[in-house]
Amino acid sequence: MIARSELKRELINAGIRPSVQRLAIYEYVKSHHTHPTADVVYDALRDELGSLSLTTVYNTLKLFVDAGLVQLLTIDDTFRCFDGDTSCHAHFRCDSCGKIVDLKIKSDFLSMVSGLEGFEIKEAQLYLKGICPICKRKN
Amino acid sequence: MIARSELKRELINAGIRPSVQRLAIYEYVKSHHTHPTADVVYDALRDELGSLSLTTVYNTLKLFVDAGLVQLLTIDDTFRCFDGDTSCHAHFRCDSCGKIVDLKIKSDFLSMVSGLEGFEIKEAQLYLKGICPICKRKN
DNA sequence: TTCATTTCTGAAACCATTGCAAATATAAAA
DNA sequence: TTTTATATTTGCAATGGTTTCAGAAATGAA
Repeated sequence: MIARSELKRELINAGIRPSVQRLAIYEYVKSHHTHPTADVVYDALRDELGSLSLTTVYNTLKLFVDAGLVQLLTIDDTFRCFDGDTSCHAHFRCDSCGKIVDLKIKSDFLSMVSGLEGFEIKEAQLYLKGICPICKRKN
Repeated sequence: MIARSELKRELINAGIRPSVQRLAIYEYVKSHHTHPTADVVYDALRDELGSLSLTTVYNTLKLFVDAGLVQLLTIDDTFRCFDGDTSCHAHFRCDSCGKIVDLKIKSDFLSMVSGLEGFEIKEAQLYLKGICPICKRKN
């Protein structure tokens, strides 16, 4: 759990004015590592904030992604979800239960890719899909 | 270029009846390595086939993906595109020109991921984004 | 041929996401 | 403090790629 004052500072450092809504949304994605969709964040915060618009959630998360504070995941092709953890890691999506899990990955994994000369890499996403251990045991 | 008869056999082996439309769509994605969207395939084949529905293209591509004959790429979160090459390779998307490029990758790159015990991996996608050599030279 | 099954089609529905313009809040200036 | 300008939020409507639907056509089996 990160202190609100620290989160506030991060937003300001990124040039983002820390409004009540923005700070609440930022705190949510930084403290919940559940890869929520915009809709999940909206449902979780609308009571706490009294009033909140789904549009604001979409706009704010996009703002965070553009600023590099949050990752956008497109591992599921039917919706977008967000990850407050911007460190280097892979994602696994279970075909059975839909859960998205973080996986550790060696920081130099790009050495496995050849033909990158002349390319400027800004972002790398490794998506794995299959059956998670829990669902596998059930079958 | 693969012979039609060979493509036909592949469809039958996968349990898919090779209708005129399916064979044409399959031939297109197997011979064009341009990562087309359903719409691009539709535009390319509607003249050749006389009549063709966009719905048929969507249904057919989904059928191929489910059968493992074609890959679905979600590297661009605003649309889906397809890749007839199902061998192990990575994809790069240029932020500037939008082009999607194939990149070679070592077949054992999953060894870079830890904590996979108990997981059954059915699919792996490595997406890289940034600026391609051509766009970089222009700036 | 006849019947059952599969496939194809266009139109309509779906739904996550975005655009818009008004309302509100915040900061700066007077 | 009050005024003014700017930034942010809001609700609703619209967008657009994708999926669904029911009927029509084609295919295969008997």
